[in-house]
Amino acid sequence: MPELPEVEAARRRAERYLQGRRIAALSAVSDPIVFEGTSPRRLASLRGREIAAVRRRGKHLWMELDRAPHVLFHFGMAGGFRLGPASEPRPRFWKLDLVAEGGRRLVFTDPRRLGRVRLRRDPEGEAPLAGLGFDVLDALPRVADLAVILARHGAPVKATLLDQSLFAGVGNWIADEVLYQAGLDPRRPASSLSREEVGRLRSRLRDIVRRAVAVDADSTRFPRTWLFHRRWGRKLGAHTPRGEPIHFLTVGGRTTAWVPTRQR
DNA sequence: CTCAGTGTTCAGTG
DNA sequence: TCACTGAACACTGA
Repeated sequence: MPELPEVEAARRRAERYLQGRRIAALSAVSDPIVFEGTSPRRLASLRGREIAAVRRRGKHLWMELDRAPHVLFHFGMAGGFRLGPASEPRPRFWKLDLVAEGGRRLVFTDPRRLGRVRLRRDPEGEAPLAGLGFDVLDALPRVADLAVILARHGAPVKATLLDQSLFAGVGNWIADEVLYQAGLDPRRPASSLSREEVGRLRSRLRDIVRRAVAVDADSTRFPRTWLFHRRWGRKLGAHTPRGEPIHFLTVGGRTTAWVPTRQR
């Protein structure tokens, strides 16, 4: 479930639970794909480090320790954190199990193995974070700057929104929600948007991300008017609250839900 | 059994 | 070289 709001919610929970505590034990399964460039042994050696903070940029999140290296996570399509007492059994699909002082535990799970765990000395100065664009929650550009950026891209605006080297943190449902609320056809070249349309896109994006974060990414608390609630499962005959039909197509290689009668 | 999937990367194309 | 597209990755659940 990991787009920016889900990752930010995980960051806040993890930080509240673990900030200022030392790592008492750190185990990991042997998985060279998920643990890119590191090993269970190397991770175990982080015992004794203090978790100073938990930070995020785009969909990446990292534990900032009292000294390098720091532990960087990407949730992929299905990864996430489980927090709870160390006395409980490890959950299914666990990859990394961190026990902190006081018996507090964080488990990283990932059924699909598209998530990643990496060690970095300077997370923001190295790949993959260094290649990210602006964070859409913390650093959304002004309309004028956004217009300049979009004018340079001839790809469909949906694909451009998904480009992490531009809009860091946007994923498939956020992109569709923004275009739906802004009334824009997802296939439109990004460079074809008028200044007024860029303004709508920006304000919808800002509002959607803020509201999703404000409810800790709990989708049951997203506004009822959002397309989000009606897009899953490609239901035949799916429609908006106003009765407008929802269509599905592939744009930028991803399933795209949109409402032709509202999006031009 | 088949297929889609809230993501990223890389080879291939123009 | 750049911009863009589509397949691959890996695995679950419908």
